[in-house]
Amino acid sequence: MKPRITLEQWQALLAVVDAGGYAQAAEQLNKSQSAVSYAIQKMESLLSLQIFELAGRKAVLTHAGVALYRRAQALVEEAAQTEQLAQQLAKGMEAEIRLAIDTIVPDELVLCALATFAEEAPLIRVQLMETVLSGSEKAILEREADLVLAGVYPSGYLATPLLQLEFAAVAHPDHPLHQLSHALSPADLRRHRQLVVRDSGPRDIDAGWLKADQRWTFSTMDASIRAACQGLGYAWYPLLKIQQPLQQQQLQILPISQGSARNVQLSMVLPRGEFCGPGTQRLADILQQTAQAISEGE
Amino acid sequence: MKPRITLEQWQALLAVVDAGGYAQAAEQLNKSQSAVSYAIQKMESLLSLQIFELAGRKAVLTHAGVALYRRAQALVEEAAQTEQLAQQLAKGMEAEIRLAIDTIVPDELVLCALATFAEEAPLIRVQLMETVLSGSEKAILEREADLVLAGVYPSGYLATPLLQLEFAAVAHPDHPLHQLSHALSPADLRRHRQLVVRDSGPRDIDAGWLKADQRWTFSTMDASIRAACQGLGYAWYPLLKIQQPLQQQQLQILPISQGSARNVQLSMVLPRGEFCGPGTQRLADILQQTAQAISEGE
DNA sequence: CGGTACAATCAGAATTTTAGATAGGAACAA
DNA sequence: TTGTTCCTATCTAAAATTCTGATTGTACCG
Repeated sequence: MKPRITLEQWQALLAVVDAGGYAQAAEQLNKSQSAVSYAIQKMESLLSLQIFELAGRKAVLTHAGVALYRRAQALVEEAAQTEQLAQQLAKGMEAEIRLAIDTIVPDELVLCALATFAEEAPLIRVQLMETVLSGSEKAILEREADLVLAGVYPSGYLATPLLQLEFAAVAHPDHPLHQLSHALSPADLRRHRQLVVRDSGPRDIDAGWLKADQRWTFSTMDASIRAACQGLGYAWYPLLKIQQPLQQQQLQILPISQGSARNVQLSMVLPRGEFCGPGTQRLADILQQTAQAISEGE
Repeated sequence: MKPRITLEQWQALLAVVDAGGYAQAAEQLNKSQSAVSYAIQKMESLLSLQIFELAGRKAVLTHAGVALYRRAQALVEEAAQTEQLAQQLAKGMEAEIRLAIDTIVPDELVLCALATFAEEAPLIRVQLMETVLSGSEKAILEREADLVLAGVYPSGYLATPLLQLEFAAVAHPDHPLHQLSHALSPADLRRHRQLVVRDSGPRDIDAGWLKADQRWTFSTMDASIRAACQGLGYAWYPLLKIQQPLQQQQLQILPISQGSARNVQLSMVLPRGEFCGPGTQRLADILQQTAQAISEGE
């Protein structure tokens, strides 16, 4: 069915109710009183339904009118929002931002930043894709995302440093590696099962770093962490990603001989450089601020 | 902000996209091609935003146009729905149905019936209120509900029998009453704590039936059932309400000497008789059918 | 190079909406 | 009661908008 009632008519309905009468509504709408009267009457005749009735000399909503009023509110609101979106698009704002987030990135950073961004620009869709290692590079090189957060990135791109992510090797407290009394050497590690995250890029790339004899691969870091908590092996994780399991004693940091931590510089890359829209630019700013807040808060 | 784009203009946008061009859209809308062209142009100039661009001799959506198209779909859809609601209201359909449900009524009945009703009339709001004993009567007498499901009701009202609800006295299997080897007399019951549901009507009414020396009262039957499952006392419940605890051995039927079950006729009352709207009438029909299905399914 | 399908544009016509004036009814005060 | 005020309904002419039909200018197709 095609709507035959104009948005202006619905607006008139709202105005009459909110202003408390036809006359006041007319003023609010910068129309004459007869125009408002006409609009309502036309609506009523189109619907063959009485919306207002006269109680004394005031117009009050009928029972049906109340129901329609609520709907009309939502309808006009949505129309306004749509136009607002259009205004933003007209200013060059993007309709959608594609965000590629490497699995090492702490959720806290992304969620806080997106929450802030959503308040400023609720109309811009955000498309998240989780990537791993070379998957992030692919997102940059092939323009699959407008904004990429990752640890490694192809050279030649403008990258903004965000956070210094501390990595640590961890295992369940009952894991055999924790029973050894000395600091662990690479050889110790090699004798146990390592949990790694599968590269989301082309399959034959292996950015794999230590070569453990046994390794299990997971497609997401979260799955891998859950496995580690079950004691299924040891693994390297960014500390920010495993604060909860560490506190709950489900995981414990392994004492590695050459320093128990590795650092990775988490960077933000704008694959199209300065050609990105103002929305992407703004989101990038917010991400940077959020990252700073997080690193200062620790 | 007040919307300045007409619904018709949004519809034009949809039509052009869906039909695949201005000319075809014109046909679909029963307008001339120039009218469609005019509508789109006006919209574009109001928003100072290009929505279509010419690829060869075809009009295709710009990037921004795609985003607006999605919104426009939702918007027009909502407008159509609102008018549909108005149509129903015009036919005398109510905007809202108030339903008073006694706490003895099995959820199954209400939920199934409402599910069916919601499919037919998704635009009618349903307001549920849970009542107890004289609370149900009050809902009828004072027109607080359009439809009442209860076991007892004031005389003089049109009541439709729905279900025969079987009541049984139950207690946790470990309850002392289950340890007695003989059939239970009223005197046996009186020596133990009874769990009852508080009357939701005026406080001084006591439709209380057996007089147990000790009794705990609950404001909802669900709370009472949970208490009984904990072994806090015995109580009378409709069997349909406690099938789950019975199966899980949390409750067990007490062997009462004069028959272990009582029956209550669950009835449906239309407080305003035939003056109710078609929606209420329809819901009543559905409830009746659902009740029949339930009683046959057992 | 026609022929055709499509969108932009224009002028006048048709339709819709508006303002302003007026009338009638209800509230209110004296 | 009466007069006054406030409000909505209705009417007419004017204003604004939207529509049609014809025309033009392109791009595609053979």
